[in-house]
Amino acid sequence: MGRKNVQEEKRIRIMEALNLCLQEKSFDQTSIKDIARAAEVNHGLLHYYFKSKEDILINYIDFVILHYKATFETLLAEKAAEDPDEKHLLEWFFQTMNERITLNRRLSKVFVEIWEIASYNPDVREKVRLAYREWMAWVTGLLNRVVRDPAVARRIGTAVVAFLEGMSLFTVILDPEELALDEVLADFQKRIIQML
Amino acid sequence: MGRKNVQEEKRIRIMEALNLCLQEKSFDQTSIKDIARAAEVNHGLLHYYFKSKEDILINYIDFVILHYKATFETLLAEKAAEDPDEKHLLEWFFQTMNERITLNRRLSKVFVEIWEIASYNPDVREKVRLAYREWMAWVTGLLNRVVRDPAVARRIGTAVVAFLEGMSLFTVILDPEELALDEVLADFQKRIIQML
Amino acid sequence: MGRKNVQEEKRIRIMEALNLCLQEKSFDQTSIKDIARAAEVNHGLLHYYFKSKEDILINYIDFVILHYKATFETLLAEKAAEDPDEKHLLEWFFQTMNERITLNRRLSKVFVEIWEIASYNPDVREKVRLAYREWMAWVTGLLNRVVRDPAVARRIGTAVVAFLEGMSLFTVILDPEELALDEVLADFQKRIIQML
Amino acid sequence: MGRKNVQEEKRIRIMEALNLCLQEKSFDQTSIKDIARAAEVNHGLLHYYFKSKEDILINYIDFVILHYKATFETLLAEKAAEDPDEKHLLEWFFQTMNERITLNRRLSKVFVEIWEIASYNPDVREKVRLAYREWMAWVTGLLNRVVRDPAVARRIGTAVVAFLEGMSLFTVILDPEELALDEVLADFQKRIIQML
DNA sequence: CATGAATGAGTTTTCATTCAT
DNA sequence: GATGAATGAAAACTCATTCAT
Repeated sequence: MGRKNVQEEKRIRIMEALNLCLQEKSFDQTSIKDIARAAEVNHGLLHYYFKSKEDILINYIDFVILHYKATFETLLAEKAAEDPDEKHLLEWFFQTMNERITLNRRLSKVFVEIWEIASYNPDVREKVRLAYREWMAWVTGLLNRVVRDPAVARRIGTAVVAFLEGMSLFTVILDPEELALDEVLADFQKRIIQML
Repeated sequence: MGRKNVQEEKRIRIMEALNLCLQEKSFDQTSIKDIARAAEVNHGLLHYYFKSKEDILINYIDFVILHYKATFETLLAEKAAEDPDEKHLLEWFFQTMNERITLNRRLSKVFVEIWEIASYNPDVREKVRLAYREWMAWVTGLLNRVVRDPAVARRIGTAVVAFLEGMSLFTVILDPEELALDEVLADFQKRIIQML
Repeated sequence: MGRKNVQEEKRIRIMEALNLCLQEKSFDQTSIKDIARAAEVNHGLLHYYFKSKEDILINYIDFVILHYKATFETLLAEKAAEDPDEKHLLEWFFQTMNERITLNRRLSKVFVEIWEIASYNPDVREKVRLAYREWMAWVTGLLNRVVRDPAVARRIGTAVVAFLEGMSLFTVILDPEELALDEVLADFQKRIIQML
Repeated sequence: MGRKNVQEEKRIRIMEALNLCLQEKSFDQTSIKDIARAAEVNHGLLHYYFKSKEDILINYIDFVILHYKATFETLLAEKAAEDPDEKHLLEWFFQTMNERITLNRRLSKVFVEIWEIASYNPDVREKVRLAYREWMAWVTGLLNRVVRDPAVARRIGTAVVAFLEGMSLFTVILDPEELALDEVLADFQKRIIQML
């Protein structure tokens, strides 16, 4: 492996360390030393690989979005190989989202943090915006196969994503057991599919 | 006016100052002096009225939840005076929520911040949990008048609130114009009412 | 009772409050509000009766020295009424010192605090110096009745007071039980009397 | 020299800076910045080497006790090389104590400060307690060579240490010249040795 | 006299960042 | 590329003191 790869590997290790830290504390409350400790790397090095704490954050946002997309695309590719029909694909989509993402507390926690950062930081907001745009475009594309009107598909797609994000939030701050969030998701999925 | 009122008035002024500050920066990035400046009071005074920055936060959370509830209850009382039928009430509910809350960027921004704080702070989380419980109970109650099965009403209620929170998030971090969030809300409202 | 007496009474109450506070914390760590709370008096009033925290301290030092002297003089007057012989008086002196002062942990604690303050504050040091001068003169006077050489009496007097202050310190910071300080005092007393 | 040594050297420099500061002000009135200034290091560094002001204090107490013991042990070792008889050793002990410790105003000032801190701080008190226990055990051991009864030796040992601490106090807060403290010490020494 | 709100200087502490080794 | 000592700005918090009521 070349130099570049060693560098890249260490950068990833730092990103993963931050990911770990964000399970415990907000980004603001996480210090450079916290991240360094989690990455088992000298804290001075973080300034060698990233020019500031802000820079770590920016790279982390990209890292998360990329990781999230990669995960999703991998799952999708596996599914596509089965050449499923529309209805099947939609069902699969919901189920996968629920299990892997919406009900994944660790992931959802990171999203809540990113939302908050995006709400104050224009650069982060722009990145997040693009990710949601892609994400919604994909969902809308899926719905377009079933729904005639593309405007309707777009609206339902947006609504579905909003609903999923809301559920993600609930996974983090409410009691998923008490609310039976899995049932709510399953029920909603059925209704949406019927509705189309 | 007695001393108690002066105290209470000043405490409210501080809460409102924090509210203002949260439009610009996160709570962590907002300093005691920032809040004091916004409230046009001496920073030492904040420690006279509140025992710590954490204490300001805790009181603020209560303040926001209370304010939000009061606003909603006032609107509801006005509506109730008209003695509307079920369908009418539901329509009114959605429309009011959308205009006053979901599409209110200032308010939504505060909510995103509170979600994030709740995701790391157990005390805040508990307060937020109770607020959502009440809120969902109310929506579920409304649906129960139209839906037979109470379990179904609870699930739809939860889903509706999740959807609205997701839309609230989008109001803050996405481009409401581009996404035509008002149309998405209107469409969703129609579909839900039809579905019932 | 006239105005002056009411004022004086309150000043004394404040002095006693400080005395109480010094059982818990050092003077530096005791706030004006702590003293006010202990005196059950509004903290603003402390600045009416005393011009600063420093001023409270200066007055307190006088108060303690005076109180200590008054206590001692009362005890002495009682004893003098019995018209005791020299040996008897010496024995009484030691015993009284031990019981009332040296082994009195509350009092000793205050003395340790005053010593420390005196070691940094010249005004307090001067007051303390005068008190010790008087105190040693009295002990020396007592010894002069038994010892021929006045220089010797002075030296022994100084040594006796030093010893008692050392024992006072031990009462506060060491374990009086473990060290059997009362036995040490009794033994020392016997030896001194024999020596003379 | 390795890093460990640099660290240790700097820690010692900070301890000595505090020692210097305590000649002027009490520990409470000495700020972290005062200590940093005296040590000619950046104030932030004090928090790199010590986790809090309290931690500096705790380490300082150990430092003083250790230093004091080391000084004493060095002197003792030198003396022991001469293989002195009991009487000679006792005389030497008193003289050395007087010159090096009891009449050393700088050292005594620090002791008065430590006594006061110990009187309010249980952790410091425990450290001081142990130091006095060792110290008294050593004096008692010395006396045991001359006195038959070990209980008597213990009592005299305690009394001697109390006396010396009292004299130490006088060195700080009274006028050593006026009181001729050196004479008092010399006289006392003679009498104790005669008494045995 | 009494009250308690208000002020502002000063303190400890944290931490991103730099840089010599 | 590492390391960790050093820096300094900024934060939360405390508190003696003042003063209008």
